[in-house]
Amino acid sequence: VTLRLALLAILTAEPMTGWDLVKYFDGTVAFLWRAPHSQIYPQLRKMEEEGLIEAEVVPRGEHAEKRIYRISDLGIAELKRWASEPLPVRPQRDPQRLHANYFEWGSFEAARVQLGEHLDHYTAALRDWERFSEDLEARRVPLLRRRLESRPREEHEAIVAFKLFAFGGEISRAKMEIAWAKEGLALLDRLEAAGAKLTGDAIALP
Amino acid sequence: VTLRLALLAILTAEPMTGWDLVKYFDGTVAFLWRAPHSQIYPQLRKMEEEGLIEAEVVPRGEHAEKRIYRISDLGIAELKRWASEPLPVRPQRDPQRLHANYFEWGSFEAARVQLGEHLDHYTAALRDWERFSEDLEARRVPLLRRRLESRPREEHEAIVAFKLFAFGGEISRAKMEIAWAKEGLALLDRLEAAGAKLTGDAIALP
DNA sequence: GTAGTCATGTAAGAGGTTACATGATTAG
DNA sequence: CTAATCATGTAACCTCTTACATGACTAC
Repeated sequence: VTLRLALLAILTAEPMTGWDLVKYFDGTVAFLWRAPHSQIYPQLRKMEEEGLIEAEVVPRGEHAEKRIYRISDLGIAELKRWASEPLPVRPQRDPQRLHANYFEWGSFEAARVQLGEHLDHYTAALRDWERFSEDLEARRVPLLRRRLESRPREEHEAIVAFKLFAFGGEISRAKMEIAWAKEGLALLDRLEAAGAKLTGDAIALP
Repeated sequence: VTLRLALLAILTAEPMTGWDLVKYFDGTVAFLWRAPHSQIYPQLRKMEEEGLIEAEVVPRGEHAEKRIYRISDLGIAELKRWASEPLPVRPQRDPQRLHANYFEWGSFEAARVQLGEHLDHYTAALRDWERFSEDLEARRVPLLRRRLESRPREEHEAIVAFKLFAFGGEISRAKMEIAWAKEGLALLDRLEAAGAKLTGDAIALP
């Protein structure tokens, strides 16, 4: 149910094609939600059938066509309904944490590689998120600008603040994961120096 | 692929029935991974077919039977392979963050309810995780005790340390989410006091 | 007897990943 | 002419959620 809401929310800024939406889900929006085109195109068709969005078929060159989607009143109502209803907090599954829980079945080296990648991933993510947050704050993000243009000025502050708040959560998350990975690497050094043995090292792999 | 590994890992402590595994995934293991019985029973059958586990059919009373699963050598090899290979870090999807990103489509009240639930959820989770971490550290957890009994003493420190490390990550996560929710509640107060308007408030719901 | 626990399934459907597939348009 | 970009799909497969379904055993 979340993908459709993200699609509706983006379409509130301006009408666009599936391709444009795919790009957003591969670019800026990807910081919060990502989806491949194989998920987006069928979803758009479904939402069109349900009347949440309306497509305008426009010729593209001489032989091709494209469909420009616009959010309908029903779509706006749906978006508001979703925003007004509490979203149940579901416990998250985290494969990385489970992996760490069972590091003893691997080797110190494997655990180090894993945590190294964890560190790299969140370090890069933190950089991207922080940069994007700055762009948001300076209102340099095209999608945001178009959204703001369509809304009265007294709404602007809240719109920007909520986005900064949401991204701030991801930034905190990234910082937390970086600290966790570093702590893990230190733990590995300590254990190895103390001569600890691992289950996975004890028996050779076939 | 992760559920099967969690199942294998639990079975390294001792052989048990699907029911026992269901209970673990509804109890202690649920802190890191949860799964309903409708997922566990078919998965066990599949793993049995693949030779990762072996079932012993045991009579239960006069008319009933139960299947006690034991991890096989192939299963142990699979568990080690998984622990040794780096697990790709996938970007997480977070519906809560996306929801917060679009708070302007709802009302201050709806956002407050949402963040209140977020706060409650992670406050409770933090309490549970911290309690469980203490139990782990004191080696009061039955499953851990049985695991340790089957392994030489020089492995014990690392086994316990990795589990504490993994749960420590979840504890950090919970603290971060608590701080985020509180920050959000403060933001809502500030915006409302400043007289900010929301898109969702502007137009009445049908 | 009855409530709680032990025990094991099936099925429909949503959501997500990866791969397969195609072709037009545009800028160099 | 050729590469990049624009544009739109389908299909197989896996995971997860929710609901439906059944029944034996045990302690009171």
